[in-house]
Amino acid sequence: MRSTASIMHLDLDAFFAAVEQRDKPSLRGKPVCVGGIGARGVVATASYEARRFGARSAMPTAEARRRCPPGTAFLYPRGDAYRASSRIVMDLLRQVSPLVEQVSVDEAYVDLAAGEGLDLTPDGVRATVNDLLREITAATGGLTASAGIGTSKMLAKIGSDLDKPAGLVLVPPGQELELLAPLSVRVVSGIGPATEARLRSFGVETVADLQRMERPDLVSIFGSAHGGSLYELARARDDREVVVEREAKSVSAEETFEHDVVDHDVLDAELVSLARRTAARLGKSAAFARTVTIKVRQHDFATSTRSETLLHPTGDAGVILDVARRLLAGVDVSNGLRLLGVGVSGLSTHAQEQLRFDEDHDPLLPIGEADAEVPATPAGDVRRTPGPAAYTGDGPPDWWPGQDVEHTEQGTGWVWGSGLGRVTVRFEGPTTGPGPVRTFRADDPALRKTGPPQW
DNA sequence: TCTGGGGTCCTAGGACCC
DNA sequence: TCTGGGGTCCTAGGACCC
Repeated sequence: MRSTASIMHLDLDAFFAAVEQRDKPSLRGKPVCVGGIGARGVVATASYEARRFGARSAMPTAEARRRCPPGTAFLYPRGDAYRASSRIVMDLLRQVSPLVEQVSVDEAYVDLAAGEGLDLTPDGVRATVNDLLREITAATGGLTASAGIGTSKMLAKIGSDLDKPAGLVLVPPGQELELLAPLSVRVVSGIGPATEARLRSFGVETVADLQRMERPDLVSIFGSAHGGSLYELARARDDREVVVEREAKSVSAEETFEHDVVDHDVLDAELVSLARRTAARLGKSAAFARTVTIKVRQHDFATSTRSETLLHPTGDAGVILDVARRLLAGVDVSNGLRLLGVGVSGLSTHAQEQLRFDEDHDPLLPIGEADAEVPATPAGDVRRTPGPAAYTGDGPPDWWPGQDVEHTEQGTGWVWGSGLGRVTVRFEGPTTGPGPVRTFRADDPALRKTGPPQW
């Protein structure tokens, strides 16, 4: 904790849904849920209008559909569009201070004390951040962000949540405990549902209650790391620094099936795809991994992992696949799997390239094994990625709700829905008014996918 | 038609080594 | 020949975060 309120936390408001409403004028002011749209999907972001009906992040989409009125848009995420806006925002943050820690696509901490020539008095900081919020809105075509400023990450984060959307809360030095005391323990970083329930069984519900717990008691209940940090954070003692970049520790890919899968061939095909995706992302960061982990979730949601550590790091999809197959062979899949995942950890960077070279020429390995080719995905099944394809079920499955498209005569628009060999498109963009709706055959050659629109 | 996907950190037990 | 203790690695699981 520092003596000036110089750590900012910035959070884009209902980010995914806000981008959709920006790019799809007919959705402005309407309930919108973005996330998985299949039977087993969950909501990633609900617009404020959808929240009024009770839709929330992490809620099963089926539940959100029950709660929201007819006409609510349920859209599959457009990652590229979100990343493009995110990049603009993060660049603006870096113009304020070089010390920017991006937590996720829509969230970051900024150490304002590292900014060039910033006035760090409360009034000065407020003015700086107000300007920043306005710039973000202007540069992103209307997205809003909320900011919290405080003497630590925790206080900044709590502040950014107090006046959403488009809010700015500065917690002045010295007022931290007063602010924290009446709040639910859930505001403390590291307290989730399990810890909250555990604390409640001790009669602890607010931060003030938590402050009355002795450190040794917290440590004996929650372990030394967690217990100790609860004790400190309850007292607003938080010395976590803003760090620009952390090295990735693991990479993984997983897939929840629309229906539980028993068929070994289908599971194997999925394993191939997951191993490839994992290896591809590993390669992108020029990294190699020693430990391969598979994750399985049974029909009853029981989840387990199996892992194996190799002698040498690998970046080879074939090697990862071999290990994953071995691990899966030791798992009972007879009742059907709901989810399958492949991950790698124990990462080393390109500095270790020599090791990989050695591994590829390990004389103890049978010839060809180290260079095993990834077999081609069996034909037939498996076009489960990305998810929504399986959702529509019939016809060419390539159209998913929210997707950007272009029609040779009608211009650009987005997919409202599809099925029964048809696709319904609304022709509008960020700079148009609400546009007309047209329905086409799903295989209409005049219709094609495009990238996110510019605004 | 309950419960995504991508991560991080911590704990605990057993193996193994000194 | 009843019996230590520390350190590290590996595996598995759990809580938490966005």
